[in-house]
Amino acid sequence: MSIKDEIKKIKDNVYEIPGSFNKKMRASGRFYIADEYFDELEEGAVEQIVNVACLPGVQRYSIGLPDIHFGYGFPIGGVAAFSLRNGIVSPGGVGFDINCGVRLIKSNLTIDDIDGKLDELTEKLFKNIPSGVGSKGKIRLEENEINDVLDYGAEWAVNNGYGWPEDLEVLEENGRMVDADSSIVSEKAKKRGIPQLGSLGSGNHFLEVQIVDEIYNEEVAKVFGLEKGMIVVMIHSGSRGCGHQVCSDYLRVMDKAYKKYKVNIDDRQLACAPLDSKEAQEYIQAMAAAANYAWANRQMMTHWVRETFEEVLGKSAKEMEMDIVYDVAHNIAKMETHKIYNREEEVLVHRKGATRAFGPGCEEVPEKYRAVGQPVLIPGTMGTASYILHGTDVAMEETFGSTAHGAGRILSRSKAKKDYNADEITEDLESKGIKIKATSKNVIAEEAPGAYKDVDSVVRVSDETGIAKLVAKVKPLSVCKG
DNA sequence: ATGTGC
Repeated sequence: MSIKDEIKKIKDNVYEIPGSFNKKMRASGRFYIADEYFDELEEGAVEQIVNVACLPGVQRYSIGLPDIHFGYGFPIGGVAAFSLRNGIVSPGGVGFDINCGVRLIKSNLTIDDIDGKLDELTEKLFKNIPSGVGSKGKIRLEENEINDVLDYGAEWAVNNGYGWPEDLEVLEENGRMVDADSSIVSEKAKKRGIPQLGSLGSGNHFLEVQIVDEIYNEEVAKVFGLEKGMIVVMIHSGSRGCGHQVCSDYLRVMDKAYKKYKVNIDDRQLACAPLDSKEAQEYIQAMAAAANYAWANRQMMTHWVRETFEEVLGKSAKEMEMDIVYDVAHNIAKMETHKIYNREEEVLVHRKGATRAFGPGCEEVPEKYRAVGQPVLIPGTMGTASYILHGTDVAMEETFGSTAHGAGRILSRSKAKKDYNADEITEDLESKGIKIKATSKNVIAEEAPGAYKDVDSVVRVSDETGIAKLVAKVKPLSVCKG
C-alpha cells in the first residue's frame, strides 16, 4: 500500500499522516503543500516525515513545509522538536550546510540612484565578494583566530571592523550561539574554515542587488523599513567547508552513538544520540560553532557590500542607510520554549531547510519588530523573485514557529545540467534586464529556475495557511553566483 | 551544500 493513500487532507494545503500509519510512530506527520503539488510530492520525502516521527521524544508533529523534498535522513523543508527529557539530536536534522541562511540589507537608494552604474556595481561586488566551490576569502586569519570566529560569530566580525555594532541587534541569535565551543571542533573543520571565511560559496548561494517590487502589508513593511522601489541586497550563504566538515565529523560520531545507546532508527542517515549523552552535547556545541562561522561569514560579506556601494556611488554606507533588515538561519537546531499540549516546555527544535517564523510578542524577536513578528526571508531561485514575510501566532501554534526556506529543488543537479544550457539561461535573464555573474557555467545550468518548484506557490501556501504572512516581494536586478 | 565519491 502506498504511503500517500494513508494521508488525510486536514484543510486546503495541509495534510496529515496519522500516527496509526505505523506502530513505531510516536507522533503524527503534518505537512503543508500546495494542493496542486500534492501529486508530485516524492513518496521518499513523505517516508522521511514518518521516519522522523518514529524518533524518541519527538513532540506533537513531524512537520513538512511547502518546499519539502527528499534529503539526507530528514527531509529538506522539515521541522521536528524533541523533548529534553527523552529526545535526541541528529546531524541529519540540521543538514550539511550548518546555518546556511539569508540576510537582507536595505538602503535609501532608488533605481535612479544606480542608473547607469548597475553593471559596475555588479562587477565590483563579484570581485569583492569571493565565490565559487573552494573559494577563499581575501583575509588572512591567524591560526588561533578561527577559535574566536567559532566562539563569537558575527560579534567577532563586528569587533574586527566588519560592520556596525547595531548590526548584531537584527541577526537571529544576535549572530552568536552562546553554546558554541571551538575547542571540540575538529582541526580538519578549522583547517577548511580558515581560508574560506568571507566567501559566498556555490550551488544555490547568491548575492543579489534587488528592488522592492511589491508591498503586501504596508504597516509591517514600514516596521521593517521597506518601501516600494527601494534598492536592497540579499546574501544567501552558509558555513562553507567548515560546517560541512562538522556535519561529517558528527555523522560518524552519531553512527556509533545510536548503536551504543540502542536508539531504534528506520534509516541509518537518522543517526542520533540521546540529548543527555556526551555525544549529543558535543554535537550541539560544535554545530553552534559552525553556525557562528556562518554568521561571521555573512557579516564580513555585508561589510564588503557596503564598501562596494561606497566605492561605486561615492557616498558612505551610513548616508545610504544600508542597515541590515534581518538575518535568518535555514539549517539549525536550537533549544526553544514551545507550547506542547497547553504546557510551555523547552524542546530542541531541528529546522532543516526551514525558517524560524516567530510571531508577535516573542522575546527572541528584536524589539523594533516585536509587535509584528520577526522578518522571514525566503529566497527564490536564480533570477526569480524573493519574499519577505513576518512570523505569526499560527506558526507558534502549528509549526514550532517555522515556515519554508525557499523554492525547493525538483530536478537533481545532474538532471538540471542535462536539461538546461547556461548560455540560454543567461540570455533569458538578460532579456528580463537581469545581469548575472557566475564563477562557472555549470552552476548556472544546475541552478536553472526550472530545476526548482515555483517559489511563488511556496510563499502563497505559507501565507494562506498563516504560518508566515506576506509583507513584500523583491526582484533581482543583478545576481552574483559561485 | 561540499576539497561535487572514500
